[in-house]
Amino acid sequence: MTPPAGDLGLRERKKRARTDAIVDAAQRLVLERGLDAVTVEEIAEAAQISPRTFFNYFESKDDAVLGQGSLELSAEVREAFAAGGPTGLLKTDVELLVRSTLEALSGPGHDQGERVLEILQAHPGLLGRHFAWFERHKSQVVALFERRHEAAPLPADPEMCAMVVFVLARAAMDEWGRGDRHGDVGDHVPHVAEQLAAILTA
Amino acid sequence: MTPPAGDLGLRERKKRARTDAIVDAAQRLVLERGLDAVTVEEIAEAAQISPRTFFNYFESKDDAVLGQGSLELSAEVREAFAAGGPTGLLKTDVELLVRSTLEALSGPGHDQGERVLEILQAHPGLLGRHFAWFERHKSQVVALFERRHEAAPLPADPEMCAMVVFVLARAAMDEWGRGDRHGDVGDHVPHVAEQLAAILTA
DNA sequence: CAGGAAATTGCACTTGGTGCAATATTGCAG
DNA sequence: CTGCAATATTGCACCAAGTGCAATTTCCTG
Repeated sequence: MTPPAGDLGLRERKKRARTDAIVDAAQRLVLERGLDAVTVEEIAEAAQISPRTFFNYFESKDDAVLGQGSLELSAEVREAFAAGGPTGLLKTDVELLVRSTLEALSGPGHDQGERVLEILQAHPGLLGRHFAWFERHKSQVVALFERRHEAAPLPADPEMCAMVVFVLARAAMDEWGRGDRHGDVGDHVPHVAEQLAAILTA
Repeated sequence: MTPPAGDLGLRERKKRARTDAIVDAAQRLVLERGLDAVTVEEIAEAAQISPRTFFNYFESKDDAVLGQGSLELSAEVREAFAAGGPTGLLKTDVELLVRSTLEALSGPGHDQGERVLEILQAHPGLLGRHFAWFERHKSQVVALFERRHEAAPLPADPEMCAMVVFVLARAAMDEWGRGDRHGDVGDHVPHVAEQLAAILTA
């Protein structure tokens, strides 16, 4: 009945390959020529599919460029956080959650998450879509905080907490982008968290 | 040379009237039928202009619906803030700045800023544009903080500060929307500021 | 009122995106 | 291996957003 969990059918494998091909083509072309100078038709051609099929995989050109499939935080990360962990200190745990989010955002298996950051830097307009993506996945993060609330009461609304996660992610990206862009984006999280706190308590 | 500052020429008055008419028509229609069921053509017709002229006033349909012309903080507010005021306490001053932003966002003279909130509630997708709008005006807010930094050193990056302004505005809107929607949106600012601080210092 | 600046408009065109029906591909049972 | 059902791809027609350009109209000013 259920196919051997380890090895997916040909169908599924092709689907993933295509998705990857689309994202890869989209990002490559946009980095080369700029967002507006690339059409869906060209991306589709580069990914060896018809333009119509492109829209079977992504809702919009922007989504493809950002490689925004879904927010896939690993089960471990989610469970640990919901249970009140990993450290038990809200601030610290939130920072860790943000790091995980940033990694997930860079793409599941891809190692070139930096491309997304680079594109975002060059096309601030895409941030709109990026926010929309967040909006779409906000409920997941909110749910996470709601569950954690059972384990250990939160000092703020779950919605607010989710927003903080997002803001820290965005701020870390910004700072990484403003700086020399060396190292991991996630390493900026503690610093931006400090800064935000400083403003609100000054 | 410069026309009498008090009374603007017919040209300017018409311009404003048209802008208002467009926003009004756009919001009214969208509230009635939903965002996707309203075309620019219809908005233009309702506002008594040609579709082409519509795009002389707004860059996009979404902008018109949100009434997003420009962020017009009054000169007094800006100057006071840049000079290190009005209270001298960063946290308090930021909260006041957020209130002003929320008012500006609701439209200069219009009293129906609530319509925007209502529309945002019904069409979360528009939040993307809303963020884009913020992105466009971020530099203004950043500049404000940079100037203030001269008067009194800030505990954080100007970019980060600007982000806080935006986040607080958004959070206040959210909370207002989640609640009974009575009273002024700005009244929620202190509370959300508290919550954010609580999360980051827990 | 004449003439120039600025705004409005029509028109043609590109692109993003969707619905639908035909076709091809894959999975699977016998 | 074969045929059948499920699923995916594609072509095609179509709508709506948005832009560039040139013609025309409206406003302002001397």
